[in-house]
Amino acid sequence: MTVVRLEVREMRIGELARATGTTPRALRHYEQAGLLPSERAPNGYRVYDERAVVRVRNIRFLLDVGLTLEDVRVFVPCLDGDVAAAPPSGKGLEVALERLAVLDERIAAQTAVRDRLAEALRRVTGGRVRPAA
Amino acid sequence: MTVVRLEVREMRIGELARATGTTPRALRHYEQAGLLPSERAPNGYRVYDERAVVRVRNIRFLLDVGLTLEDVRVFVPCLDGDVAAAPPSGKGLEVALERLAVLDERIAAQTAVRDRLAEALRRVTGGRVRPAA
DNA sequence: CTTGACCCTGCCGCAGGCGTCAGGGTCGGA
DNA sequence: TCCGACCCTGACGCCTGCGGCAGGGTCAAG
Repeated sequence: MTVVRLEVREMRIGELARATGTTPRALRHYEQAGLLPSERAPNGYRVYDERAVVRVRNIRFLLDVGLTLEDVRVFVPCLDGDVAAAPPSGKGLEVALERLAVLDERIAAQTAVRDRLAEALRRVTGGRVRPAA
Repeated sequence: MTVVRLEVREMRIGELARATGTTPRALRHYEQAGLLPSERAPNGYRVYDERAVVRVRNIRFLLDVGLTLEDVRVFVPCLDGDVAAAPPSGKGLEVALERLAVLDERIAAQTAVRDRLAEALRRVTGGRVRPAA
């Protein structure tokens, strides 16, 4: 059996960070969160192939969308594909919906607080306060 | 000159906490934040008179309204009155408005995130997701 | 040999408002 | 005298996603 090994561009953490618009620190953080495995060079340096770029972009996409690292964990098995356009993966959907609910809840709570403050202001100023631009 | 000293109901931290629906821990926290001064009994126990009840309620009111302990600090000089219906005290108004802006900003940011997640969900599910109740 | 650019691990800091021990006094009542 | 209810002062924990620093290797170029 011959092992076919395609030439893949390998890179170290700094380059991966630049390629994905993050920082080495963040990438290490993703790794210890179990989201971004890494090979190690003999000298201990982390070595990634270009699939890592996709992974990281997916991770960032999910984070930017409001998920937490914890949430992202359930997406691990499909982080190498196009997560943003992936077919509903049951578990993933579930988590996302749950997170959406959490976000809505949080927003509602803060909005309620905001409204109370606005209302309090209206009272003490006799309505002379223009609504925050 | 005779000093007129009215009989005022004094109480210790536990009672004040119960009277205001908080906890001793919270009250100590307010104290170290410079919001709630206290007399001390010879044995070191904190002693409050009933004005403290008003103060604490005012503090809680402001906190519930979305201000931070830091914010509340500017209200210190008028915490013994009816803060909720007090005349605009310049500084207080300023802080409140600023805080309102911060809240609005935060809400807007989170709403944006929420919308992105909702949008992402819509895409992967082909619009088959009902909006979160 | 030295410099400089990278890399490593480990750990504190942050923002907020307390919760929750830990370890130890203070008192009144049975 | 001992219990139990309260009180005290620290000081760490929480929750999240890293930032940033300390202290120390690695390696290629000059």
